[in-house]
Amino acid sequence: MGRWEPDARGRLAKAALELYGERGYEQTTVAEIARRAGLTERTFFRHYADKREVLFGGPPPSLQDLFVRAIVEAPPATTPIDALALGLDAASEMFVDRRDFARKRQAVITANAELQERELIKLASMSAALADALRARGVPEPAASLTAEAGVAVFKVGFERWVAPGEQREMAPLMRESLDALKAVTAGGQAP
Amino acid sequence: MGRWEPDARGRLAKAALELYGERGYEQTTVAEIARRAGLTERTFFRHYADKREVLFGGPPPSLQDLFVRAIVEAPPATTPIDALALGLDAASEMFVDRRDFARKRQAVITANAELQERELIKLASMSAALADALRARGVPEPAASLTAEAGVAVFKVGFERWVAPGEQREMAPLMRESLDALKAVTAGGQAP
DNA sequence: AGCTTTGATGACAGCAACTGACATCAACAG
DNA sequence: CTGTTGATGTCAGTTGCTGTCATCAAAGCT
Repeated sequence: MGRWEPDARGRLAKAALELYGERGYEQTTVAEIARRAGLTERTFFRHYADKREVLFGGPPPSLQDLFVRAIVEAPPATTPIDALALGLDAASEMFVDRRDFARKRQAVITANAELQERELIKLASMSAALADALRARGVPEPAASLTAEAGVAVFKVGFERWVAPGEQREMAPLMRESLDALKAVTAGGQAP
Repeated sequence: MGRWEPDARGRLAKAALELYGERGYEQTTVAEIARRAGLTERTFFRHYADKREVLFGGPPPSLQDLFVRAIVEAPPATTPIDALALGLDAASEMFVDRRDFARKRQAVITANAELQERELIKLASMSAALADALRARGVPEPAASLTAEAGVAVFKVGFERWVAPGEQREMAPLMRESLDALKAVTAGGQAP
């Protein structure tokens, strides 16, 4: 066997999620996480850029990758909003059988403002990537950015409904419903 | 005159904006800001919760207040999407004659990730407030949240266009155009 | 006037997040 | 067998941020 126990990164992530859950994010120091993982504080920062990243740096492929790829690979004739729907389907796939884990993680995140910031950054980055993918399909501005933002909005709302206590339905239909609700609402203006 | 120079808070904000612009956000220490304002570091943190807040804590009424108020006060028969349009108009008013300042501020913010996080939090808070206002109008979920998210998306895109270099048009028409573009895009799906 | 209270600031000590520089030593390549 | 590599340890330092107590002009009270 090696000089050190294997999977230092994974041990750090596990220790962090445990401690954040047990005592809260702010009440947990990086030194404690490292100690529980049998490592030093310095090593923590070699694997994760900061104290929050340990909750967000999962193994690839990322949600963003799946979402973007589905849009890039959509048939050329697909309208932007239908490409978005395909992306939402692809995103939903990666959460199948993960609702329990997602709920625990979300509980930690919603309990702390700093972690919510990190999540917002992730979504903003996703929006930028979606807009890029749409522009690559020939969608002009500002439609590309707006479609991307709308996609993130639908994902956010759909995800919230999916992790809500008691919710039983799968993610994909919830995403579809949310997208339809957005369509209905934006069509609701009085005609000029 | 008093024991101290007046308007400590304003002097700190001025010194911070200058230094962030001159040398960058991360390269500026709170001690330097305080020194330029003729105060101590400890006093900085009595006026602003953290190093970022100095860029975001303007005097009321806030953008969010105006936006929400317009939605709350819209005639009862107004559809959600039209209430949103009224809110965007109200928000646009507070930026009249402020484009130069907004551009400088935005340059500082877009140059630094931490500051962008803070801005995202502001927008998320706005989204929550808009959703509350819409629910108070009787809009059910998930339509309320989706309309609110759409409103923030339109504001983001419209604002970006408004501060873009060379842009001459006022904010209100840009917001209207962006809202119309979102409507067009969400109406673009193939009928089932 | 004399006394008390108040509120903004200073001074100082301390914690924890994060960084840079260098040392260590099993594993591996040759 | 030797030199290199790469993950980790060690240590010192900077900086954002907080708690605590002292200071002292201004404003109010008697």
